[in-house]
Amino acid sequence: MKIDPSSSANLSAQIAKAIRDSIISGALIVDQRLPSEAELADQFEVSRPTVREALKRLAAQSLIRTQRGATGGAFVNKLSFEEAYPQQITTSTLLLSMNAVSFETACEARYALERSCAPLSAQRRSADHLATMRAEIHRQGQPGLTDEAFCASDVAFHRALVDGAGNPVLSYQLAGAVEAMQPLMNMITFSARDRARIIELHTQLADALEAHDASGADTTLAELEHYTTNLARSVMEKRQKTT
Amino acid sequence: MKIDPSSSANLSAQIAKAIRDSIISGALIVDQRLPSEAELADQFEVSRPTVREALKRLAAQSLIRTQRGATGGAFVNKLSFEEAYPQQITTSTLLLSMNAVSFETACEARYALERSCAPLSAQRRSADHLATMRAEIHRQGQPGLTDEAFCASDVAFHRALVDGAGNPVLSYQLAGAVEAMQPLMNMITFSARDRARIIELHTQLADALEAHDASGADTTLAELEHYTTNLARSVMEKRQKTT
DNA sequence: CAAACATTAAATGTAAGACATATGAAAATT
DNA sequence: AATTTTCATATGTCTTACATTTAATGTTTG
Repeated sequence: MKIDPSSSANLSAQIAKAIRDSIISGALIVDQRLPSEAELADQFEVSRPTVREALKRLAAQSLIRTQRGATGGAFVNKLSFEEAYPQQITTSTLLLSMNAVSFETACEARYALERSCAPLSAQRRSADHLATMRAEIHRQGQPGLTDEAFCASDVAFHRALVDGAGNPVLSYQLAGAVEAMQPLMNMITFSARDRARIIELHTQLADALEAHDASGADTTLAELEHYTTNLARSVMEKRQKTT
Repeated sequence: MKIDPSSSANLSAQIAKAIRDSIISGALIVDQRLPSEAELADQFEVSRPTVREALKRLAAQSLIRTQRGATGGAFVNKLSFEEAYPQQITTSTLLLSMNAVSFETACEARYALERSCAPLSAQRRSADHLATMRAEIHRQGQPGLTDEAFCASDVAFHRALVDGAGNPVLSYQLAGAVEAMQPLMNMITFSARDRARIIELHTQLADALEAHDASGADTTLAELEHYTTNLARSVMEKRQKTT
């Protein structure tokens, strides 16, 4: 069924790949139980620890789940959007921090993607999404809010906007782009005037979505992008002067 | 440094999480060597196989790489966009196939995202990107091309469009959306007339990008989405009739 | 007879020790 | 001085063993 070319090295990686390919190709279907570790060890002619290492690799990608006990074993996991979010966010975050992606580049990507959701969100947003956005706007206006909390609320606001499009695939893709920006955003200090302006734009955005006004939402998002980029630039410049 | 609450179970998952968090927080930086497996086993007070399972989990996410030999060990890996692509594509593909995402939903997401790249691509596309697109258009016109090869060329064409935006973050996000569509697209049979129309739109798209015409590219993409969706719908209906 | 309890078997989770193998660095040889 | 050999150290793998979880089975008891 799934053979293993007796090539060079890294048996556990090879075994993991063989099983992963079987899942992707559909040979192994959701909730199907894999053979026990001992059986897999026999099948691939390796030891049980090696099989276990392979299974852990797959578990790390949420491709399988394991259960202990009599009827336990490894089962093909139904990969849900909820499960995939954290991985997507972790990967995106590390990609940005490890590759020295500039704030401009990340910001441009984020707003480009978000603007692609705006027309759909203007059309389909539910009252729930609007309520979440209004609630976050309200929170952003609270006095004594830390910069980090302000950023977190900003993320929640924008995720509600994206979710309003009612397309899980879009929400999944956007989660990475929006959340991965947070560490970069956290480097910014938001003055009271900055916050007021951002809240103003957020309100404008929520109003546009409430009125099913796609082009208004798009325009506001463009302004928001412009404002955020300039804000980051001025913060960077100021920081460079002091050092 | 990285402690392990002596809670319930799944030691290897806990250890993996501890190390992963250290990488995300920046306590472990790129190319830094982790302690040897034996040292980690001492540190966490577990056995070496357990440590190894944890390391394999991290290796599966490309967070570390291992080297054998005297100066070997586990090193924090610099996660590159190139490395992240395949994982992103695998996850996106499985998400679509396991969650019964409709063709319409996937298609809508894909084109929404792609349209967000169009203005940037119209502005920045290099001669190289244009050449790739023209080459793929030419391939799509070859007689005797299988449906699968046509789809593969379609993917290559659209990836060139996306890459033309010159934003690696966008390219990364889009790779998942575009490539994950391929299994769905492969279910479609493209008649000669369909192909001709698609090639026509592709040409129009390349022309618009060459002329730095953002709105023209956007309009064409909208038409392409419309055409693809309708095509899929009619294929599905025809298939339902015969059964 | 039925419900509560104890037993058992099968599976994963963990541990310990051993050997194989790769690889760079130091030591020995030419 | 250049080359070869040796060696220490690390991961890769195997073997065996025991712990733990869990459901099914068997047993006892009201």
